Amino acid sequence: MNPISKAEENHLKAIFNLCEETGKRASTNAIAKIMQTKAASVTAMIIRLSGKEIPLVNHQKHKGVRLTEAGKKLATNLIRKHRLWETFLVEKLNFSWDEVHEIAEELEHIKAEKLIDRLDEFLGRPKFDPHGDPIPDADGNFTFRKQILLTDLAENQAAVVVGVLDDSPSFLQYLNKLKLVLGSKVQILERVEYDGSNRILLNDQQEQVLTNKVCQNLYVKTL
Amino acid sequence: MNPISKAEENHLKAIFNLCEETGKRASTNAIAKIMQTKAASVTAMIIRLSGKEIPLVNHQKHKGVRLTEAGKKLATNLIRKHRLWETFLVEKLNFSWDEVHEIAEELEHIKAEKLIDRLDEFLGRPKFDPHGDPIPDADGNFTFRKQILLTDLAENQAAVVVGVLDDSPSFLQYLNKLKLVLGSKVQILERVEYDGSNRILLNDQQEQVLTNKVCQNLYVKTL
DNA sequence: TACTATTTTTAGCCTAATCTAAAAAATATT
DNA sequence: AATATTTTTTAGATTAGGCTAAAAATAGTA
Ligand SMILES: [Mn+2]
Ligand SMILES: [Mn+2]
Ligand SMILES: [Mn+2]
Ligand SMILES: [Mn+2]
Repeated sequence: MNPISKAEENHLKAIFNLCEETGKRASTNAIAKIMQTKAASVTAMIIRLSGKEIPLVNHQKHKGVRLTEAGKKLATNLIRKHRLWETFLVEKLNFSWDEVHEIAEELEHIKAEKLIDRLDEFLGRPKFDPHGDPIPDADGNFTFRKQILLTDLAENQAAVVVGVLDDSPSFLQYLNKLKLVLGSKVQILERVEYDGSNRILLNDQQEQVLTNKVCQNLYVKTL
Repeated sequence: MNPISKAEENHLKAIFNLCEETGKRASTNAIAKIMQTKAASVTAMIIRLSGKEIPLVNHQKHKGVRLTEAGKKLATNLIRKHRLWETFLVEKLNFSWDEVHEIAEELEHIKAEKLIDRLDEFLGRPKFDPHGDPIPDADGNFTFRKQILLTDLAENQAAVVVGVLDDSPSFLQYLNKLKLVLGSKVQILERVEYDGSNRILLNDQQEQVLTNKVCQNLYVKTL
């Protein structure tokens, strides 16, 4: 069959992410939710993807789906493209980290390996995107980093914000208001029993209160 | 109806270019040739484009098609995007002018006005693309330039290459070999009766022979 | 002008990607 | 274990954007 379509690519990415998160086969419903389509449509797509000369997914009726090696390769490359474009938009075109996801969602589907190679080079072969997510290299290898959620940081232990778990615009815009960015230094002064909130020290200067929900979505690296 | 599709955009661009060139309504066959489809498919597309709430083309059965104001606006914006992306690829990612058309053909369909504004700014609001074609501004205004074909340059009159009429990779690659680029200084030393070839002086240094076909596809500006 | 050749449109099909509604399978709950 | 609920698949329909073949309109020529 023909070159892989945008819809096919987006399904592969959804399946990749689901399997990474859960460690299990991805369910039809879960995929449909991400794709904003219906389960029946996902079933149809899965049948197409598994019916290629080189199958991209492995499907067992009623038992979910996982990517084949070929599917993983494609999904990883798509993620690479997505994150490189996001980096370009923030680093070169001065977009804010909350604006780039949607645009990169389109740019990632441009098919030109040379373009991505050159873009990577132009950006200085970045290892992480504007949300702190690792950018796989051309061979599909991700850089791993010792990071924990802010909820798991010991009291009074100094750390630096290195990423976000939730990268929705609303969360990112809220972080903008809090002046919390990648690279911000944080330290938990006190975990308040009463409402589960956290008094933190930001950049060694400013005391601030973060709800537990915020802390659950911030990755930090201890110093 | 929904946001304009890639296929619709490409048809608008084809119609725009045909009408600009010929000054007449575009024929179904001519459009099909550019789109690499069949006349019947073009007729179907034209019916769709003229049937929008705001029609994008004006169609008279058997008498060809032309763009409405709304269609012209869209086509011009598409050309703007195409040429800005080409400029980006050459200026920032070090692509050669013969490699960029195909990639820009895809990038031009990314829908994000802010992206194009920012890209334009990042590139320094260029007025011409790597092939010397004018880049319309955000309002759709093209910069005009007094240029003539090298065939029409007077003998011994000094001029600078400012653009190409044919921007096919094969012609551009041939120009690469001849070391003829935008900005090259040229002067016709002699038009040879015998075979219609042209002895030229390149950059005040080097004598070279160009066929008439090459001269017919080079735009120059006199000094 | 009448006939021929070319161009355009119409009619009917096809595939990709979606949908809804119903059937079937798997899972959960008495 | 039997029944109820949820999930997945199947069946059938739709829309965009292509195709081929045939019909209709226009243009060219004798
Ligand atoms: Mn996408
Ligand atoms: Mn990201
Ligand atoms: Mn295009
Ligand atoms: Mn160009």
